[in-house]
Amino acid sequence: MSPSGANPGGERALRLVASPPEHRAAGDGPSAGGTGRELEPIAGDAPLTRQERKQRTRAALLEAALSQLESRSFGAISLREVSREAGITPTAFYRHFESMEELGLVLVDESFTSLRGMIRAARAEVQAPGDDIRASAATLIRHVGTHTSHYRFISRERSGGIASLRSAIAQEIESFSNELAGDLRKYPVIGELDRPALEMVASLIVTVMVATAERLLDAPPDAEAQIHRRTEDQMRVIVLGAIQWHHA
Amino acid sequence: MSPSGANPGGERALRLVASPPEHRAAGDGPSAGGTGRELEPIAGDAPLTRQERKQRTRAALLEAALSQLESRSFGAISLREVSREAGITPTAFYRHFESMEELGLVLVDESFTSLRGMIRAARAEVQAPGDDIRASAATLIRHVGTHTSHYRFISRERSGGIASLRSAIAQEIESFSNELAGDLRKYPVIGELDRPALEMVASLIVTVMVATAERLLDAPPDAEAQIHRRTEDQMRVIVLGAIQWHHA
DNA sequence: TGTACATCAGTGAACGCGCGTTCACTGATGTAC
DNA sequence: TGTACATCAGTGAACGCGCGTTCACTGATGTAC
Repeated sequence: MSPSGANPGGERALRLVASPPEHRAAGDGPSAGGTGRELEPIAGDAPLTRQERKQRTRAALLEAALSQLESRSFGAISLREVSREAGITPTAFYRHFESMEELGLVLVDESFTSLRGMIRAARAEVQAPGDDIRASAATLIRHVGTHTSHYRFISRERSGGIASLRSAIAQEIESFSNELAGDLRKYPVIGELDRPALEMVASLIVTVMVATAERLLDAPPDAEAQIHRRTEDQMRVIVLGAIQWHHA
Repeated sequence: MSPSGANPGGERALRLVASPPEHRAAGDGPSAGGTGRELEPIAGDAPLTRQERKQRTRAALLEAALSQLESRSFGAISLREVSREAGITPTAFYRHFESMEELGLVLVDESFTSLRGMIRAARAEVQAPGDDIRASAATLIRHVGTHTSHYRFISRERSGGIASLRSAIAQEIESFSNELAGDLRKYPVIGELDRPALEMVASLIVTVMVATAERLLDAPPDAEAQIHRRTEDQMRVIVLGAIQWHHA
């Protein structure tokens, strides 16, 4: 950091300038095609600012991590491989995140921000009173389809090996469940349940939603319709049960 | 393998016989206390046969893997560390398993054999008609308490990074769910549902059981009573809903 | 608009480490006679 | 019961590899004047 500091290896550092660097071994440096991210402007646009470039690299790192989560858990992916896929050297990773764990926490945040957007969409899709279950199930299933890698990440790390991710995810899910409990207030019979009962029912619905998302991630595409139907039916069973619960 | 084969390093192999081997660096070799497994007879018993010793080492490897799964996912634990904790060299690992993956599949099998034992116990605990839900919840929660590491393993790898484990677990859970669908036949109103409906309800119950087990694994001990209560309530909601479903 | 300086995203070499796997081996246990 | 040989669980050295992290650096972008 200090320019006046000792430099014991300074001359040596220049020796191998021409040797092929590790992260370009397969010709996949930035803007070289292959699996690397494309960081250049798309069609002769104005040159990007430093800030914009940095943001793109950061996004490429997050995307690279998600793509590696297709086949491994977060605890098994490496900083070097993520950097390589994003098209930077491992050293540059630290310009964006302090550690892989910090990157993971950003992914949790991104995922749930997107999920909250989905909830708003679900509310908008309700076309008539009583249409809520149909609309919720359809929206959830569509959202998993369009945000597969985020859902895979959450599914993997919800019970995964990294405590900080696990607890961040658990907290997000719980707050989602509590919101849902509040929403249930608006419904005719169920809305009259006391708060603990509402929370119990909300957590049951969320459990089904999580299970549905996880099922979709591993299922072949032609199983989607069956999963969709079953999810709707299970939600209806819960609602019927909750109504009886109130009468009990 | 062939005794007549070349032996280019044969003399060298004896050179360092007295140097401290890696896996005993902290004095934790077999029968040296510490975190190593105890492989010796407990109180001057008859000497063990070769087969018995081998079985003990194998069990120590499985137990070591489970213990490492407390803090990481299966994809992140290493053959060397498991061997070290079991008190053998990494080389000897291969006398017991072809790979870590094979060891993982044995753990899946072990876990579900134990789970099937639990189901039998649950049936035995039903003390009166209508007591089923209470008995099931109590048995499940007790079993998670006494087989924590197996449940943690299943919870982690159910959505984890290793495809073969994931699909082995999914298969076991599905067959459990199908059995439960059959069992539901015996119940008064619900038993009259058609097979697809029974499967839908069974899968909902299993989803709640899985969620309960996973909740127990991460929760502080004083949250157990609350989880227990909620699990019972959620199962009752499902049963009430399923009865209404039949009437619809 | 031009120039001098500051900033900072990304580089490339180097390090020590733990990994999975191979190999030839040892020596206690087991077996055949 | 004693002896010679076979079996095989476990050993220890060695290998090449990818890892996370450090360091001094480069050179394009940004800013002050």
